Amino acid sequence: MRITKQREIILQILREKRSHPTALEIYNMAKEHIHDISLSTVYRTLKDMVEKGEIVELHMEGETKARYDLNLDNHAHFKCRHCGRIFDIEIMFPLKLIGFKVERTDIYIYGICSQCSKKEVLA
Amino acid sequence: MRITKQREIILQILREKRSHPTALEIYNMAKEHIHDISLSTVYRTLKDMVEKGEIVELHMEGETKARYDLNLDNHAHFKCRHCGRIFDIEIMFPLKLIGFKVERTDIYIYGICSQCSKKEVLA
DNA sequence: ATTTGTGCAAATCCTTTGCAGATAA
DNA sequence: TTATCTGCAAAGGATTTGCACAAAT
Repeated sequence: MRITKQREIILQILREKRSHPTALEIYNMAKEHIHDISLSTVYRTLKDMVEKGEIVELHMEGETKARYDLNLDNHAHFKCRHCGRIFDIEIMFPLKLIGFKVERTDIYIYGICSQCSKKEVLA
Repeated sequence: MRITKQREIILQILREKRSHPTALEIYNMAKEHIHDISLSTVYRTLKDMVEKGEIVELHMEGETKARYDLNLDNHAHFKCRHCGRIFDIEIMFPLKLIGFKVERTDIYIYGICSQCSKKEVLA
């Protein structure tokens, strides 16, 4: 895989932004650095990275667009029903399934984040 | 929500088939009972059910189509990299996140199932 | 009678692909 | 050089929507 300015920017965005951006969001951020970058390049690069295991593709409940995450540790994603933000949560739990070979674990948690919990608005 | 034969069949399929079918698979099974059922009705009904919390929508790694699951207990889904089957796994773990209100937890586990593990073919 | 659901076809949204030119090794 | 990468436009696949008719309450 060759090092191009497109790939460097995409990787840099994923490193700096820990907000689990979508391909379109990455594309818009990348455009500020490379004005003629194309959405297909972003999609192609992200797909390559996923196949190489460098990043992980996430699908949150009720969202059609995939999100991308550089953090390869097994960790959980918490999505707040109120503000929509997605948090990385450190949950390490030893997972043993008899006879099963576990290669990766994705945990999705949905609810209300601590900040939104403080607003009495919510049921 | 009115009780129609279309909705009854879709619910029955989800109850009987515990294979986490896609909308298209549900449509094909439903066609055997209602010959002129449409794919849009299947999609519409599934969407309604998800919104009402009656079923859960799953997105497995590398798959574009959504899958649907009637089991509303918090449980995990194990997908075998070799045979592609998706197993329900009973994992109950007490999840406490300080300040966060947890409403639902989805756990996705990827690897090799016990049956496929027995074949020495696999690395 | 009235409201809600359905099938059909078309539209939409997200993602992938073919290709000819550009770029990294 | 030459194999790989890119942008563009077009294609593809999954899901949604508008509408007129059908069915449930």
